[in-house]
Amino acid sequence: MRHQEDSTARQQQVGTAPRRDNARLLERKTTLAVIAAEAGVSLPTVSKVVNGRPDVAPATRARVEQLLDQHQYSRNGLRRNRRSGLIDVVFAGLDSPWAVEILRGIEEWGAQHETAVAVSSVRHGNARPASWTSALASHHTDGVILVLTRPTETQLGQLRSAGIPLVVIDPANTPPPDIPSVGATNWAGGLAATEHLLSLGHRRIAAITGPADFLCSLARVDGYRSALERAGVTFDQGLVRYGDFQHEGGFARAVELLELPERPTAIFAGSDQQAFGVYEAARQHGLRIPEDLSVVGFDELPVTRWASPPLTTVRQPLAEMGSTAAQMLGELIEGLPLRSNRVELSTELIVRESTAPAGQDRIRLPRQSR
Amino acid sequence: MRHQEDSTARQQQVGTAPRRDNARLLERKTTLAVIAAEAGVSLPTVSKVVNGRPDVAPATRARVEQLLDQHQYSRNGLRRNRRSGLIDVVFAGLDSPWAVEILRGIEEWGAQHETAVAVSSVRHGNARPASWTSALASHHTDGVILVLTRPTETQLGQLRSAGIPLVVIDPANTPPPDIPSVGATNWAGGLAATEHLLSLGHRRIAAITGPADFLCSLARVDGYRSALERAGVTFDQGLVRYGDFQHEGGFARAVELLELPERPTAIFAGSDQQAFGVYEAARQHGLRIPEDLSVVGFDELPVTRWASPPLTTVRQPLAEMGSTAAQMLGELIEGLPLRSNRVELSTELIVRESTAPAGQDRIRLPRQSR
DNA sequence: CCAAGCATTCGAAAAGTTTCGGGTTGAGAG
DNA sequence: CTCTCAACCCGAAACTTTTCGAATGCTTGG
Repeated sequence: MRHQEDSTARQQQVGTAPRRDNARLLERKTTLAVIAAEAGVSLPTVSKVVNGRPDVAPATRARVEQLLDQHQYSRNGLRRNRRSGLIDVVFAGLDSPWAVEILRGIEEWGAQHETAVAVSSVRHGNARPASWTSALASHHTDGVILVLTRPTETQLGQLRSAGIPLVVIDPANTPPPDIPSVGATNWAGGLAATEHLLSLGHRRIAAITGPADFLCSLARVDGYRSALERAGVTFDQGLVRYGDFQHEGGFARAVELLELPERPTAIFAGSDQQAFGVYEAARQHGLRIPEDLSVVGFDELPVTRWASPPLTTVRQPLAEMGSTAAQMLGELIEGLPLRSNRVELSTELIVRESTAPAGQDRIRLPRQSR
Repeated sequence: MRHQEDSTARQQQVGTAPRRDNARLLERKTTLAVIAAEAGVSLPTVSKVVNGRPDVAPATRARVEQLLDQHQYSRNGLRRNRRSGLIDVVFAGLDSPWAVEILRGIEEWGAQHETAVAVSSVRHGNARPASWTSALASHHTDGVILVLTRPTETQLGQLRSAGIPLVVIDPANTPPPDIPSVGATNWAGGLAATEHLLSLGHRRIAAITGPADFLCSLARVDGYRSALERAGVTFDQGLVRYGDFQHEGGFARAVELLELPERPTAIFAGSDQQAFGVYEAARQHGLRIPEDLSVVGFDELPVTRWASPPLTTVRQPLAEMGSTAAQMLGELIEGLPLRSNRVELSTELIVRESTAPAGQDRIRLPRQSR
């Protein structure tokens, strides 16, 4: 109501506004206009480059981008604090049930916080080397969760410069210390699994784990090793095999182990998938589980319950790891400080029927209903 | 380069452009300025209302919104045909490996087409009754793939009115005929599985399948029934059980069947998960697979290969179903017409070791290496 | 009752985005 | 060699969004 009358008259008197040619303003913030002047193009053209529009000649685009870079233009004066309500999860391959458990946790958090969760997976023979970061930026994600991937320094830099918060789950290599990460107590898990086997009387215990350059692989093996040493059992490097976390790798490594002159009486596998590979190798060698060979897995995938025999395994709270990571990412997006940059959720040994006392050809008890 | 020199000189000669005060233009499109004038507020205020900014008085907001409504303002002259490069996949629960296979197919298509894939799942005791549609709209998705869900008429209406394309995978209930859907040849799969069992000499064959009101459940049972009738075996309704597609349901139904006075010698399960429930029930009843009981599953999840014994199952091309649905959705988003509104991908029987000839206590052959 | 403090609401100006039409270019036809 | 034509690029103008400071009104303590 108030301004009704003057609203039409207002328009005119604006032409008198002075040009803002003063240097003070220029040095304070970089606008598209400044870039445009330097690049010798019009302002709209710069806008198009910023927004990735197609109708800009490559040469022009390059020139403008370079200037944009020089001036560190980042639409700083504008459009900050806009939430799109979308976070991205990037897996190193979506092929494992393991990944899905984590995704479940993240999705649950997303549903509770009105946030959509976009999934993507980087292939091993990565077709588009570093472009997933730009792909993320293109649908202006609020934040990224990386799962078991090995981001390069440049990729991290791209995210940082785009101002996209990042949380990592089970980082493959040692992450820069400033990157928040979520994991499980892998070392304690390896320790618990091995102590369980030791308490059953096993002394010749082998371990199969993931790639040797994955932190979680190493931690699990170290736990295994510590348990052995604490029990006074000599650690034998020949009984430790590295593979992938997949079924096939577990099978292949298990075959090697079972064909050793003095074969192990128990195998600690670095993942449930590998453990099932061990199952298969055992079957092919005519070994019964657990009578002839005890097996412990890692992860506690749903299938472990209805394997035969049900698998003794180390539970990782995968869904919880996912929701924890999402929670942390949420706080980062809000601009809140993180209480801790590294969260480790605890593992737990679940004893089922794939482990038995060593050395005695025990009769398998009839299974009772659950 | 080209325009560099003249770019400064050019500015001047444009001032001669006539004001567009003519009525023709005004009646063509409604701009914020028009609304602002009518509402007696400034243009920025209208913009704020449109964008839901907080700093607008409720009364002002209401007045502007009413005018916006009257003029049917919908940033029509602008920002149409903008792809966000994001599609949504909605699952009825993310708990099954089944869902993940489909997701893999969709994600693969997304990666190839520079499209992000957001996942969400509607819970059974749905906390937010109909709101997922509005949640989708809020992050302006390009399109939606529904997997095994039972969308209500209102939800479909919401999507339609928001102009969001939709493709359905394995619709639970019969979908409106105008909604494109992707499925598998469930009937043929049921037929093939049952014929396989018949050819092994089984005559007392039970079936466990999903919920009775799911189309794919019915189709599989119908295939089973047709196979029986073609073979001259009487169809016995008492041997058909409906459950969910989960492990627990398969277990419970299998227990019922195995405790029948005259127990079946073979069970056709509606999903691999159910089949593993049957495995467990068989174990508890002291029945060996396949010697005492043959089992056929449905889906061909990765785990079927390394179950013991490896499961004979009907392969559904799940990943391909996912990518096909995504492909169709992509065409819909492009505005292209669909070649076919209903696509059924073919199933295939995979014979492994969970099925054996009926009635003879066959010695289990030593398994050879693969 | 008044002044200070605070929150709300608004708009001018600045910044950014999109449309639309015109200029340039190069390929192919005549 | 010239003409046509379509594709490509670009910028002016139109449009929208954001910032920031000013005006208003309410509350509160003195």
